[in-house]
Amino acid sequence: MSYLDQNIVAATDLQRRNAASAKHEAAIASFAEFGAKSLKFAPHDVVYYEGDEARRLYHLERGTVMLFKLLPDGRRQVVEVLRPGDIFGLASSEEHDCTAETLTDAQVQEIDLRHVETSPEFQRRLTRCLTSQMNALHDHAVLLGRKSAQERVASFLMYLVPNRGGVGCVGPDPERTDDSCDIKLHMTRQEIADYLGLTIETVSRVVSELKRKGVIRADKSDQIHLHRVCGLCQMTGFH
Amino acid sequence: MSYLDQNIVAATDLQRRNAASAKHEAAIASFAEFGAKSLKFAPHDVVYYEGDEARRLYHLERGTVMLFKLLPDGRRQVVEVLRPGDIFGLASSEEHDCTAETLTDAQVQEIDLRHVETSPEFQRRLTRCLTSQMNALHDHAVLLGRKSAQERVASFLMYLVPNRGGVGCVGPDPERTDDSCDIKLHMTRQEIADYLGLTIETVSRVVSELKRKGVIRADKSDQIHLHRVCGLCQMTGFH
DNA sequence: CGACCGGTTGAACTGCATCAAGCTGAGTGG
DNA sequence: CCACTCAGCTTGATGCAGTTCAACCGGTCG
Repeated sequence: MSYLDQNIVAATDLQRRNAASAKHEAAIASFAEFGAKSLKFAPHDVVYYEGDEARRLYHLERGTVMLFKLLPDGRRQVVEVLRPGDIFGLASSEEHDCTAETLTDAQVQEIDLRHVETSPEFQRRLTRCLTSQMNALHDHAVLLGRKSAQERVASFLMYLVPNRGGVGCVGPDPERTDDSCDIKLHMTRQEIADYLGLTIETVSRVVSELKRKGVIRADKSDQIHLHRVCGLCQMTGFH
Repeated sequence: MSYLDQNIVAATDLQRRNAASAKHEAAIASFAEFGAKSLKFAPHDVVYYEGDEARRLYHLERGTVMLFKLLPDGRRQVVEVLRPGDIFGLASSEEHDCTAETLTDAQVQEIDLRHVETSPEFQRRLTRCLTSQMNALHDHAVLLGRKSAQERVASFLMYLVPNRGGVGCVGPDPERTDDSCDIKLHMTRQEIADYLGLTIETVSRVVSELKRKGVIRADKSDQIHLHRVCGLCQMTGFH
């Protein structure tokens, strides 16, 4: 069965499923003040499916989660890649508009929607979180709408470098003599392609091209060494 | 001076300017409880520029506003098209991440950021508003990342039909015998192109193609009659 | 050992961008 | 009232970045 065929099955199957609920474990702190319950997920577990009833909020404590949407013919777009601290699962209708799937082992707190209504402190945290997610979505719209394949891949890699990338990139840390960095992708080529609005082959070709140019070295296919972060940053389209 | 050249000037000029503040007028109700001040704008006025200090929130009462970002070489991406009821101007850093420009005459309420911190009622409205904007951004990411030019234009036109388009499109109103509709774009071909991640020529060609197929009729270039809304909806990629 | 999955690479194709020319209609001025 | 202009739009011809199709490679697992 081809990749697209698999997604078609997934797309038509969305309505019927109802995820999460299964894999919880002991409760931990952080949003405990809101009666949050902590769940653990393995890589590629689904937290909820697009179309599931939206009853709870989720706070990502550890690991990485992606949100994606499917078109009925199987085309997929990963719309967000979330990191620890992000909140997800808030829906404007009764249903989730995306599927949420883990990329790595992940720990997620489940928060009762009631707190959205009642706790001003929680509201403030939520607003801050939503705002920064909106900013990320704006940047991503620029990437998807206006950047070349090479710029997309470069931007994606920079996104994984702590405190770098983006418009306001400060340049290399003056404290350090070299400007190299090791990053772990935690995503397959397919997931990267679906995030960047490209095909798997194009992602692969651009990565190979970057290796050939000596900008990066790929130790394992999801473990990449950036020789000069600033050099890569120059390729994002932001400079 | 070419279009891109103009944008380059705009892009490099962003930091220096500081918009809004000039064109206010009498205060009106709606968010008046939060001490909001009502401003009036003409088409293509700028409410704030990307990089301006983010001090206030804005509530769109009447008209249409777009948010866009520029790359330093002049490429532009319109990231959101806002409608009455939407709130904009909330920033996760000290600066606005987009430029906000009116498409039509518009009336905008300026709200003090203090209310974000203090009023739970305001917080609730804000959360609801941000959530639905996030959903729109998710849909737009799918459009930009995965849809063909024709699907983009069809989706865009459907977006302008009240209560239609999107995944959960209910189909034609059973009360009505015909399924036609008149819409006004309020955007130039350039703005549409920058919103859909296409070029002006491609937008023009797709619109002409839709005319040739008899799906639409363009009375004036920004005034379009949809013969069968459902037929157009079939071309969005959602069905 | 073979099957399989994720990734890479090559060759050919194509949808959209680019470049260039012409059209249309609103505004301006003689 | 018509000629001129200019901005926004359309249309055609050509080019190319990225997709598609297909073969192959290397690691892992039963």
